[in-house]
Formats: sequence, C-alpha cells, structure tokens
Amino acid sequence: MARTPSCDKSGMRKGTWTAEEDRKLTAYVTRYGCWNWRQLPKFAGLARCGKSCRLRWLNYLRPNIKRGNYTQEEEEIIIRMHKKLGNRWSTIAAELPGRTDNEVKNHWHTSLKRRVHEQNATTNQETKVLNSKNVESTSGRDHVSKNGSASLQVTFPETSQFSDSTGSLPPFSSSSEFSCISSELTTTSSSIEKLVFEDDFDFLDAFTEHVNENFWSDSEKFDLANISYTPNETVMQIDTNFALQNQDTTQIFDACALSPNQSSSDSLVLDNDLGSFLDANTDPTIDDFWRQPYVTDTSFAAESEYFSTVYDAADDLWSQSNLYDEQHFCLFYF
DNA sequence: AACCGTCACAACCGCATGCGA
DNA sequence: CTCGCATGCGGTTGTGACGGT
Repeated sequence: MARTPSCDKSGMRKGTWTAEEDRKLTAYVTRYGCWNWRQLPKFAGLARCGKSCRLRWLNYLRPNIKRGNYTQEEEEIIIRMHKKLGNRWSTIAAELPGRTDNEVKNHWHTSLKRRVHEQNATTNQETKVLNSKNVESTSGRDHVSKNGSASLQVTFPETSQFSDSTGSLPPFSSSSEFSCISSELTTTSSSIEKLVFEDDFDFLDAFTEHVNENFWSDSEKFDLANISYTPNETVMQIDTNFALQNQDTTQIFDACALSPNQSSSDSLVLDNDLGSFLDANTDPTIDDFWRQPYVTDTSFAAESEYFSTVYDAADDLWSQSNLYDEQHFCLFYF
C-alpha cells in the first residue's frame, strides 16, 4: 500500500508521504494556495518535487476528499460513464464529488472491470442459451415451473440498457439480465412492455444529479457546517486580482484539522530551514489558525527573485484590501 | 510458521495540453 | 509561429495487507 521512501538523483524524496510531510504540505497549501507547484515544495520545506506535492494534495490531502467504500450508486455511475467515455477518468471522477480520478481509476481496475467483464460473459452465454431456446420453442414460454409461474429472461444488447417508464425499477440492475417472474405470462409481457430501451444510460442522469445535489449538503458525511469552500475553486491565490474579486469566497477552514495525518510511517521528512515557517504555528486550532501572526524565517526569501515578486504582490494586496478581519483570512502577515 | 498469490491503492512516470513570452 | 514552462491526465508500478495452502 505504501512505498518505501527513497531519494532520486537530485535528492528529492520519493515514495510514501509521511505524516510530517502531509502536515507541511497541508499547512502551506491551505495558507498560501498552490501558486506554483514546482516552487511550492521549496517554500513549504519539503524535499519533494512539485509534481509529487500536487499529486499528494489532489489525491489525498485536498479538502472534501471522500474516502471509504464506494456506494452502489457511485459504481453504477462509473460503469455507465466508462461505457460511454472510456478511460477518461478525470471526466468520470467529476461526476463523483469527493472522488479523485486516481481513486476511480484504481477502483475500476481492482473490482469494476472484472465485474463488468463477468457480466458481459454471462450476458453472452445467456444470449446463446436464449437463441437456442427460441429455436426449440415456438410458444415463447421459456421457463414454466411446476406451480405454473413463468420466468422470462431478457438479455439486452451490449450497447443498450433498460429503464422502467414508471420509475418503479431501480435505476440499474446489478446483473446484466432482467428476470421477470409472473404467474401469468401475459403479465410478464405487460411488464416487458414497460421497459424503455435506450441507446445509453441516460436514465441515470436524474439519479446522478440527485446524488450530486445532496452530497455537499450532507453534513453527516463531512463536517461542512462551518466551511465555505467551492470545490472547483482554488482555495487561495497569490493573485491580487483574484483575491480582490473573491473576497466573499475567501473564508476558509483549517485543512490541517481535516488532514488525515494517520500514517503510521515514521517521520522521515528532511528538516531544513525552509520548513521553519511551520514551527511557530504548530498545532493551530480551527478558531485561531488564520488569526495567528505568521512568524517565519524569511532570510532565504531575499535570495529568491520569485518570492520577492510574490512578497511585493502580497504587500500591495495588503495595502489595498481589508482581507484580514474577522470574516476573512490573511494572505500574508509578516 | 512460512510461503505464495491476489488485492487495494498510493505514488510515479511519460506524454498531452494550455498558455504566456 | 515557436519555445519553454506549468499543469493535467492516464497508464503503470511498487508495496503492504490479507487469505489460502
């Protein structure tokens, strides 16, 4: 599940992220945003490449990441969209709030792919059986039990799915077959008539929207009660225009508090001077995190032309805005 | 207890794409 | 238009967990 930490040629760490690294990355990104992934690890005190930081943030540390087992609805969406789009994992993941493309991809490869394959195999086999029975029987009574009940198995073409026009059927069957049992074959026939064949899984769209609508407001799944966060919006930007235009969206929560930080790995992160910015703010509380004066060793920053530019921009922003008050957090507070 | 195969998933890698200079 | 950089995306790999023998 985890990789053994190692270093590449340039001294960058690779492999499993430690709790300490997670803490540093989370603290930095939630405070300063992902303004430049390549430069970010240097300022965050991480001996990681920017790519690794980005991946770790997007796939694990980012707020509102949904973890744990997939619901049946989620799996149905994945199957439906994969059938429609193929391996476009990011697009598929976009339909599943809180799930990452990496997670969806893994889940597909580890369980859904095989399941779909088995279903298709079953479907093909049943198609053959049904075809042979059709040849043998002219009555259409496929299965008639001793008590008189009839079972009609309908195999759908691979590119089609069914829906119930009455809405009484579940949106998707866990099996590729639909079995309808009735005491009267005529009843069976009328049930079949209710089926609406479609070229795709469009019948699931409404269901999908239903899930999406309720997902973010379900405070029992996530502690969102006091969080104002737009999922598709970068939390913080070192961009004065952005910040000034988005003051209403700048309330933020302390992602440190939400960070899993549950890795059992030993803390192997390489300490360096660049990480010292965190030392003054270890274990901040949700209430006071953004109001704490930001004390850091900026001695290294003077050597960085980029950071100087950022500093100037922040200073300019500071003089123009009132971001640092009870309602908003402070982008920079030196 | 030791070995082995499989599973789950975090993380890496390389290529594609977008964008600004 | 071209180039270089940053980021996004999908394929693949590595590793711990776990169950079976």
